[in-house]
Amino acid sequence: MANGGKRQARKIPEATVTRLPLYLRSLLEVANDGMPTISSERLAEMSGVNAAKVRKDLSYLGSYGTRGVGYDVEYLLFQMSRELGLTHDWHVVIAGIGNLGHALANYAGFHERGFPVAALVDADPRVIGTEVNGIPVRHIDELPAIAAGRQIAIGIIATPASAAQEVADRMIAAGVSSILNFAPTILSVPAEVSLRKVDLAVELQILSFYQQRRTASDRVAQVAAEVAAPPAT
Amino acid sequence: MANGGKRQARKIPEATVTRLPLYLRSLLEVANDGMPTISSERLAEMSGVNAAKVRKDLSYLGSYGTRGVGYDVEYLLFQMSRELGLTHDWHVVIAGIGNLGHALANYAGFHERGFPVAALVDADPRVIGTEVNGIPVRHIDELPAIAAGRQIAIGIIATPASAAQEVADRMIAAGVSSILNFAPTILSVPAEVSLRKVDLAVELQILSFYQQRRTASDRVAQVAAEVAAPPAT
DNA sequence: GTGAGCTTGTGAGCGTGTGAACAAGCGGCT
DNA sequence: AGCCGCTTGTTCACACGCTCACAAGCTCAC
Repeated sequence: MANGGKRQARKIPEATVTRLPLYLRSLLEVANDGMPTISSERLAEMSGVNAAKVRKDLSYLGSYGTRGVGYDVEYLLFQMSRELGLTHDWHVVIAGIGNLGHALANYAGFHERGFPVAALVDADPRVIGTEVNGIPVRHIDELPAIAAGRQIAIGIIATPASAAQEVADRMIAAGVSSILNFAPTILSVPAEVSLRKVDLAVELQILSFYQQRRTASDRVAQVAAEVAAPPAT
Repeated sequence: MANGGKRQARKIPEATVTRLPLYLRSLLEVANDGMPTISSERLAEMSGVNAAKVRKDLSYLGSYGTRGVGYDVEYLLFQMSRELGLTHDWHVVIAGIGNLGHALANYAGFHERGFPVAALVDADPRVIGTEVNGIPVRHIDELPAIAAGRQIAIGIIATPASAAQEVADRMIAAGVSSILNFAPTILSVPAEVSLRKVDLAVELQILSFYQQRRTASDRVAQVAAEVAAPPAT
C-alpha cells in the first residue's frame, strides 16, 4: 500500500477542471483587494456560476473551507495553483507565425500567467529569422533541437488547417504532450496527449444559430399575427 | 394549417448545436471532393465524433438521410446552413484593436465564412483613424451611428478585461445581440443576448492541469518506490 | 459555557448527453 | 418481382453533471 491516501487518485470531473481557472482568476482578484476569506456565494457570483457548484468543485480539491467563515483566499489559491500545475512555468512553443501566431506571440498574458513563449516556429522561409516580441522565428525542422534544450510541454498550433496535423505530429515527436489547436481541423493524437481546440469560425456559427432562431421566431410571430393558425408542435 | 410541419419549435440540444459547425465543415470538404452522398460513419470520422451521435444530431434537423445510401451532401449542406443561419451574411463589429483585435481584423476566414467585419472600434485615440485590412478604426462612441447604418448582430470583444463589460453594454445598447468575448473576465448580459467566451489563458491552464497530473503521477510512482510511509491525506 | 447565526460539504433527485443495438426502409441485383 | 445488403432513425440503458436542500461544524457574542 505504498500510495496510501495520496489524493492523486481523486479524480476531478472534466467539467470541474474547466471551471478551476475561473475560480483562480476570481481568487487572484480577491487576494489583490486584500480580502482574507471568501464565501462560496461571493466566489460563485464573481465566476458566473452557481454557489453549490462552486462548493462541490472546491470539495474535489479537499476540505479547504471553514464552515461559518468561508475559504481562506491565500491557502485556496496555493492549493488550486498546485492542483493546476501552476507552481512553476510551462514553456510553450507556437507554430505558425501568421496573423494569429503573431498576435499570440505578442500577447503578454501568457508570460504573466506562467506560460512563457519559449520558441516560435514556421515553415515559410520569409518569416524564419525574423523576430516577434524579441523571440526569433526558427524553422520547424529545428523543433527537436529546440525541445531538447529546455523542456517544452505545451504546443500551440496557429498554422493553416492543411499543415496542422503534420505540425502536431512533429510536436508530439519532439516531446510536446499538450496541444492547443487554433487551426480549423480535427487533429488525431495519441491518447496520452491532451488536446484542446479553439475555432473562431465555429464560435461565430454557434452564435449565428441562436441569432437565427431569435430573428426567425420574431418573423414567425409576425406571420402568426397575420395568419390565423399558429404553429402547432 | 398554413405552417404544416414547420419545424421551428423543434428544440435542438445545446451539445448538438456546438457540433453542427463541425459537420458543416466536413460536408464542405466532402462537397469539394465531389462526393454526392456521405454516410454517418464517414462524417463521424471526419468530424471526430461517434457515428450514432452524428445520426442523432442530424435527426434533429429532420430526416434528410436515405437508408442504405447515406446523406445527400448538397441537400444536407443546404439544410444545415439554413438551420445555422448561414444563408446570409452576418456583419460583425470588433472592439479593441490591440494585438488580438488586429489579428482578428486581418483574419480572412471571417469573410469567407459569411461573417464580414463591418466595423472596428476602439477607445484609444492613437489607433482611431488608422486602417486595418482596409477597414478604418472608429471611436467606440460612434457605435450607435455605425450600427444604425447596417444591421450588426454580432460583436467581438478583444479589449482588456477592464473595459470589456462597458464595451459589451454599449454594444448591446447599439443593437448587438450576440457577443464573442476574448477578454478574460465574466460578462453579465441580458438573457436575450447570446454570449460565448474564448479565454486563451484558461485553455492553457486546463492543459496544465492534465499535464501536471501526468508528470505528478510519474513523480509519485518514483517517490513511492523510495519512501515507505506516504502522507495520510 | 451556551446558543445564535453563518457557511461548508454532501446526499438525493432530476435532467441532459452518450453510446450500443436494432428495427425500418431504401436501392440494386438476379 | 423478390431478395439481400447496407444505412438510417430511434429506442434503451447508463453515466455524467447540475441543483436543491440540509445536517455538520465553526465563530462570535453574551
